[in-house]
Amino acid sequence: MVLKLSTTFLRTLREDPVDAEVASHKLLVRAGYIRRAAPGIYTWLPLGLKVLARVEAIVREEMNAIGGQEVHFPALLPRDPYEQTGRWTEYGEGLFRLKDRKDADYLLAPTHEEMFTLLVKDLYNSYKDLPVYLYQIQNKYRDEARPRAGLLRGREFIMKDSYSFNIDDEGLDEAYMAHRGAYLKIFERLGLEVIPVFAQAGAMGGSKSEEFLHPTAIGEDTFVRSAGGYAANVEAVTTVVPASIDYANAPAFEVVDTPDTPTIETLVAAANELRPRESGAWEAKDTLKNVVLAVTDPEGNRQLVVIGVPGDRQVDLKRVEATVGAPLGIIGEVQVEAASGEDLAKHPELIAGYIGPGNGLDQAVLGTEGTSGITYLVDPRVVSGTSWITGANEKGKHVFGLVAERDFGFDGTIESVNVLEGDPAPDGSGPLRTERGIEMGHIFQLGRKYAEALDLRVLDQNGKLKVVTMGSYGIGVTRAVAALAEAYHDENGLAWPKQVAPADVHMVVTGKGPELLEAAEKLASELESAGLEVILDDRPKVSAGVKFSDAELIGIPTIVVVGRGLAEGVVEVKDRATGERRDVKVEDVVAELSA
RNA sequence: CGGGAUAUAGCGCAGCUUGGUAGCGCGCGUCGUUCGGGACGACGAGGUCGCAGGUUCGAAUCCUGUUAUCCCGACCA
Repeated sequence: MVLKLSTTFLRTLREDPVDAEVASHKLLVRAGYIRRAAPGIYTWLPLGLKVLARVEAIVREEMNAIGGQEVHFPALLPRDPYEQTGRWTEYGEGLFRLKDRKDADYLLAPTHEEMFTLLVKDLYNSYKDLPVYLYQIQNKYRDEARPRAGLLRGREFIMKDSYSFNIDDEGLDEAYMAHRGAYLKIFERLGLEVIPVFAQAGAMGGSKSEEFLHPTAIGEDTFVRSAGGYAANVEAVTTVVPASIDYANAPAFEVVDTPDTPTIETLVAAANELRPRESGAWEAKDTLKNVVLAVTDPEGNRQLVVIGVPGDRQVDLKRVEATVGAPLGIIGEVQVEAASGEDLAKHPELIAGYIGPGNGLDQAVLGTEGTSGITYLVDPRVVSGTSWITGANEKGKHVFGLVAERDFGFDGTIESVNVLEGDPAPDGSGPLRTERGIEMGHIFQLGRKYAEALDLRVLDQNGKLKVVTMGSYGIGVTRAVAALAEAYHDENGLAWPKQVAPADVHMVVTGKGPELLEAAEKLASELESAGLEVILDDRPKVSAGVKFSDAELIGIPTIVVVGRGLAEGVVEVKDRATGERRDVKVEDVVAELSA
């Protein structure tokens, strides 16, 4: 059916909505694709639904192609499964919670790991049933602290989420790679550039994880990439460990009076004044900053840890939370915060601004072997033989030329700091630069976290119960629509790539006279017969100028103008994206456009 | 949760300083003219001025409280 604009539920706006900041939001509202219903919650109008359906269709085809089977869960779910995995609590305020008339707790699902796991447990119990890949395209709900940028970060959004169930790790690897391949195909077909970047699995549990980021200046995620092709989320970059340095000829360390130098900045200035270096001025990266943190384990036990990092780096507490468990031998999630004044008061040997590992191996302060007894972890850049300016554990004094291994030891190394522009890529592919991106998809090897929590086990070849291993894989479908609008627009409006456009041809009728409309309707139905979807702007009493600008705002790839040329037997065919226009004989239009 | 701003017709805004019962542009309706780049004229419909209290003869305007929304940050598969 030709979609006639005269009867389509559509109102385009001349002005940008005042609450919209990013182009995709402004244009999708102005062109009549979506309307805001509540903060971060949007209504889809007819044109918007068509785009959404086309995006979903591509996702569906590629998921089916790797053997995915589509199911559909409710968005409204009972509390119990989420209680079993701990996420009822862990999700905190991000979860929409509600009660039924009997006062029982329900939630609007933020993601469906639990339900998929339970569904498989419900129906399957043998290794012979595996592997199985299930997916759905469904609404998710997250009570974001601050929804923003229209469809890009909403509180209700459509996600394709799939889950793989395998009997062993090899199977999980296969499932993961199959999804990875499908995702690359999906984004390629959508016309959305994405970069798979290494990510930290974090709260989702599991091990291997990659995000698919669409690079754009308005992206909320920062990632790094090298010219040689390395790409990673900033939290997941591993530090390149420098080679050890031979310290046989290194000068002995020296304790220097450095009054009023409690910060790295003041210390660097003092160093250049008191002990200028011939090979160039001292910099922040020549100092060793020792940060005292308080780590709380899942049982609530609090302990202090000192992390030594080059002075030009910032310790990232989120990163420490993810990495500090292993060296401390803590299993489970830990909480990390800066040590309080109370914590420090218990350790008078730690003098704020002048903390150091100790002046010489025989005078160790930091470390389980030191006088403080506090675990001392250092950045991987602190390798044997590196020489540092650091605190001398005495107010107003620093020690210069303190050499790792010769003069101080530590209990282990830890990835704890931010990445800086220019850092080397871990795979040797060159210096890293930072970029912004939108997270379009995320794939995880969940492993057995959910299967264990919900007791999903099947019998193996030996008749023994075995915990199933899982992967979870998400694509933000709503977000993909927004990202496409973001990537494909110009100052006049949207300009969809044809595979996701709400139609193939936007036909505009200009001028008066019944023969023009009749000719347009005839041509439109011929195009439809040839398999093209047509929107026909047959609105009476609407000026040509309005129709032209609406056509450009709406952004269908091909615009056909039936007007004054008809007398000579031609219509104008215009490419929305390039602006190129040419006259085509009426009888040739179908052949040209369906080519 | 911290900081900033806003709330008046479907949309975008003015009016508030100095209180006197609401206005502009777009959009919408009718009629006429116009008809290939956001046309013109005439007439018209549409608003408890976010909400609640207070001051006042009288409140969109002043005072108090409250709610909502947007932006920046924190947070975020």
